[in-house]
Amino acid sequence: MRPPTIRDVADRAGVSKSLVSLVLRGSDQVRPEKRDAVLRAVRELGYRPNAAARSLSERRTRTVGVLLNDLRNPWFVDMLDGLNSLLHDNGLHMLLADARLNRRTGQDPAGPLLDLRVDGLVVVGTLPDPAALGAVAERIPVVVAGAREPVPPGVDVVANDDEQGARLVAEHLIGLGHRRIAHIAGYGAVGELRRRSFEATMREHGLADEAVVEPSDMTEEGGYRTTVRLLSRAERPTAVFAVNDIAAIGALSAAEELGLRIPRDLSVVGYDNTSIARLRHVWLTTVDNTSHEVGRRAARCLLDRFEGAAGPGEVHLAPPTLEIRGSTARPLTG
Amino acid sequence: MRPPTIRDVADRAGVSKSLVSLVLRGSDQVRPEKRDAVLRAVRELGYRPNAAARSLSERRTRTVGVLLNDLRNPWFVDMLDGLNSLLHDNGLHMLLADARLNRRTGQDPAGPLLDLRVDGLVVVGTLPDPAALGAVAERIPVVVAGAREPVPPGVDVVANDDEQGARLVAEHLIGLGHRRIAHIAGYGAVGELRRRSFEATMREHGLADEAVVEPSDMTEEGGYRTTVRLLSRAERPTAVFAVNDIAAIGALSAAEELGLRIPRDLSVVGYDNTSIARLRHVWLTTVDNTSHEVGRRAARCLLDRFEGAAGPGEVHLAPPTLEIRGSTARPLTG
DNA sequence: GACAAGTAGTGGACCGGTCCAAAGAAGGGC
DNA sequence: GCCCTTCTTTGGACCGGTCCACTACTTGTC
Repeated sequence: MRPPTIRDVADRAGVSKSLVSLVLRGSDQVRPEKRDAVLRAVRELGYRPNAAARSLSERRTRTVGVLLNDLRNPWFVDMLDGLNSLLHDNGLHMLLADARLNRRTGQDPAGPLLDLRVDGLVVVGTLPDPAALGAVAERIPVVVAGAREPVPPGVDVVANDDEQGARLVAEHLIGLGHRRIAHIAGYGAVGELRRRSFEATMREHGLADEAVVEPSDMTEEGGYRTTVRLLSRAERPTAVFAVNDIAAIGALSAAEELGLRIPRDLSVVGYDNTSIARLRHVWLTTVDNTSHEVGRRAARCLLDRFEGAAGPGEVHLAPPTLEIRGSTARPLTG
Repeated sequence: MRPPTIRDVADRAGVSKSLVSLVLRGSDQVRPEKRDAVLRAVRELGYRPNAAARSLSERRTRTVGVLLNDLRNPWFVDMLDGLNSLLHDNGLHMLLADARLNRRTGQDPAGPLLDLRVDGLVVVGTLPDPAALGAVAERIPVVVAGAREPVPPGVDVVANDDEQGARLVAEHLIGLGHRRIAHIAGYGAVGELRRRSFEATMREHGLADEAVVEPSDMTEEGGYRTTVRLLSRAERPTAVFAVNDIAAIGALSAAEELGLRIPRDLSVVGYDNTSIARLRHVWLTTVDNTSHEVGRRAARCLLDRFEGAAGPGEVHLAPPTLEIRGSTARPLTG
């Protein structure tokens, strides 16, 4: 009662297994009647090729591994969608692995993917061990999506343009008439890029002295606490730009708790355009990091490398867009 | 420059590949010096066993496939965590596939998993084609997690006890003093179970006539519209029990828009205890469906079946708990 | 010292595919 | 009718592991 093999199909169709293989791989060197006999046998037996046997023989798996550092990050899903659409069109499959789930073992989270001999690897978000990644990159194409940290040589990077995103936010708020604008900053390369670009844009508009930057841990709780701190300053800001949506949600609660109305008394902007920002209960102005497009470009990178494209790793930045919703407005004058 | 094989290791260590295989699988029938020689060669070459070759020969993959219908559902992640913890302890791996991502092709979403010859299958949420699932279940153990629809014979079901969850909510609200309680109902088996149990509990407390049930599509927008309808009735309910957190969020916006304060003027309860309900900006009283536990039990089911447990499919229900937060309170008297 | 009972290590069949070299069949030209 | 091409089809080596049957070497026993 084991799954049928290619030999079972061959016997049933009265041909050799080589011919079955030819038919299944779409050769046009097969007489129609034989082809039909094979296809009928396949159907009748419910035959499915064994992927292990195939990849062992072909020495490729037509599969790319995707290493996520935390499935909870909502923007991953759009990214995966973009990634998958392009891969799928090229006959490739995706294999997902969650680094967080496997972390407890202390092993290389990409280990299982490598054992499966994926043809390429997409690392989403913060990378695990950079040294290990460099070793992997010597064997198969590796793309880092959504992180801006330095990567080992030969590794491509695809992300949204954080500097442009932060600039869009600052200019939006300045354009609305805000002058004293606070930034709830984050950590890591992404946090730094957004903060620097925010500061640079404020400076360009002669508002260097009006820019207030407070660090946070990029969580809701952190956004809350930072905002409480910001709003209890003598010169209260009229707008807050949070490093991400989650921290922005914390900012909303803090403002609410202090009796401020959004956006009348305080404008709040997030980053990432997560599904939470889209809730009408939240309706947060935020930066869309075009994660779908990031996914597509990551796939493009891999496909190019499969085609033999050599060269050092490149950094591809997708332009983000500003999603204006209900949490920003002109400041109260006076 | 291809990855080293077991033969490369054997040559380097000066032994046969059979011995390398023995060492790697932890046999104690090997002399220590040979074992060390093999392990050293493995380390020096950076050898990793080829999973395809191994599973082809062993005729098992030590891998279970997980078919998700939408990665965006936040409760999946906790479920996966519970699932993975138990599987991992038993030397099994998880392979994730998103039915929604592969749906465009119109093929069986479990196809790639079957080609990879997973040893077992976990279907999370709404099942795809029940007939196809039945065919799969004849070959490998199949568990449905988080859905309550009827399943083909031989398939196990693990879910939270929706009837008990709805009862907890109704009793909590009744205990607070609410009498006129509305339910934003959902569809499918889960929606029906929750609604029926809500109605039954109301009846048991002599409140059959105070129970108001309105259907919804289980989205935020649906929850919003349904709540607007509910709150514009002559006899306005003092509490709303939504079929899930998302619809509850919609209810919150509707109440807010109509100038009602939560929980002073209206109590709202959700279901699922998603991360959104935990946001302090939302702080929703909700039912925790113990998805981590559901995942663990699903893994337990599979492991038992691997051990050879026969018998028809069983339904395992995990007891949910009520997570009381800030969206429920005693009703205003008078 | 012969024989039994381990212990340690090896060769090779096998898993289920792909693909190449070569065989067989069919058609064309003379 | 024969030889040459071209089109179909086939057997079998191979991918990288596992595992069984078997050999070679110890050790123990009487």
